[in-house]
Amino acid sequence: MISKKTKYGLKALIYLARQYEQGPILIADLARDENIPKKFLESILLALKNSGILQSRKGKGGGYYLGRSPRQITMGQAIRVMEGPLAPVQCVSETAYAKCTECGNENTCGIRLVMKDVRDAIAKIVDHTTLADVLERIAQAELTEKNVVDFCI
Amino acid sequence: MISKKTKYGLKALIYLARQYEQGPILIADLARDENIPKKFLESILLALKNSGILQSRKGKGGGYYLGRSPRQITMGQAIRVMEGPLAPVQCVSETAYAKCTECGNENTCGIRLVMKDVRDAIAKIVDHTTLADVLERIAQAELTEKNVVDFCI
DNA sequence: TTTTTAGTCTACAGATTTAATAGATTAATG
DNA sequence: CATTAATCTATTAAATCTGTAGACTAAAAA
Repeated sequence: MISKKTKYGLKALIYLARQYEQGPILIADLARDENIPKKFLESILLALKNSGILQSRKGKGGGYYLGRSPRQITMGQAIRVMEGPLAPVQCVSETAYAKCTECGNENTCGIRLVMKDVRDAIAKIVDHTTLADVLERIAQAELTEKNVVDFCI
Repeated sequence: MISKKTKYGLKALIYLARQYEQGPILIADLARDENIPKKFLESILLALKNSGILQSRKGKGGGYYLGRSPRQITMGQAIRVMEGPLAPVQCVSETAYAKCTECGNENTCGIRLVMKDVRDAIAKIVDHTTLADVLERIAQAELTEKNVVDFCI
C-alpha cells in the first residue's frame, strides 16, 4: 500500500498538470482544493522540487509549478521520490540496489527471482505513464461516467 | 518494499516445500537453517497455519508442514497473509476492497486508474507462481550458476 | 526601504507499524 | 506422568508515518 504522502503528492502533481503553463499555484490553494493538510503538503512539494519534478517561486505571484511538461513527467519518477524504490526487495531495485541482509546466494534466491518479475511489471506501467497520460485517462473516464449518468436519466 | 516478516515467511514456505511429504519440520530447525529469529518465526508460521497454507502437529514428532501440495500454494496467497493486500491502494484491492478516504469520485480518480493496472500486473505474477514453480526456478538458477563456475575453472 | 507574500528550514510529537523477546499454557507422544 | 513442541499473552525498542509549530529567507509591491 502506498502512503498518504504519496497519494497527496500524486494528487498535487495531477492538479498542477491540469493547470500547466498557467503560472505558479499556491500551496494553500492546492491544500484546500485537494483536502491535504497544508504543512504536510509543503514538505511533499519541497521533496518534489528537490528532485527536479517541480519548480517554485517565492513572494507575491509565487507558488509551485511543473518543472517540465506533463508529457515528460512519469508516475514512476514521482512515486520514487515520495515512496522510495519500486522494487519489493532492494536486491532487485534498479535505482537503489542493495544486497539483502538475509540473502545468501543472490543468483539462486527464489524470492528474488519472483520479485524481479514483479518489479519489472510495476516499472513497465509507472515508468510509461506520464502525467499527460493520466489527464487523458481521467478525461476519458469522466466522459464515460457522464454517458452512464445520461443513460440513467 | 516487503517486510522482513514476509521474507521470513516466504523463505520458510520454500524450505518446507523442499521437504514436502517428509513429515513435520521443527520451528527450531527452520529458524536455525534460514537464520530467522525463532520467536518471530513462530508467529509467522502460526498466521500461515491459520490461513490454511500450513498445518502443524504438537508434541514429539511434531512441527510444521505444508497444508497442500507445492503446486497448490501460490506466492500471492502467502504474501497476502503476511503483507496484506497486493493492491497499492485499497480501492483497487480484490481481496480487501475499501473506499479511499481521500478519494472523491472513484470512477474518475487518476491515481486509481493507474494503480488498478499495477495491482493486476502484480497479481498476474504472484497468483500464477506456485511454490513448485519457485523450486523449479531455483533449480534452474543453480544449474546455470554451476555452469558459470565450471566455465571459470 | 519597509511591508507583505509565500516558499523553506528546523524541530518536534503522537500514532502506528515493525521486529523482536519472555514466559506461561496447551496438546500430543511415549 | 514426563517430555516435547506448538500456541497464546504480554511487553518492548526502534522505526516510520502523519501532522503541527514557528522561525527564516527570498521576491515583489507599496
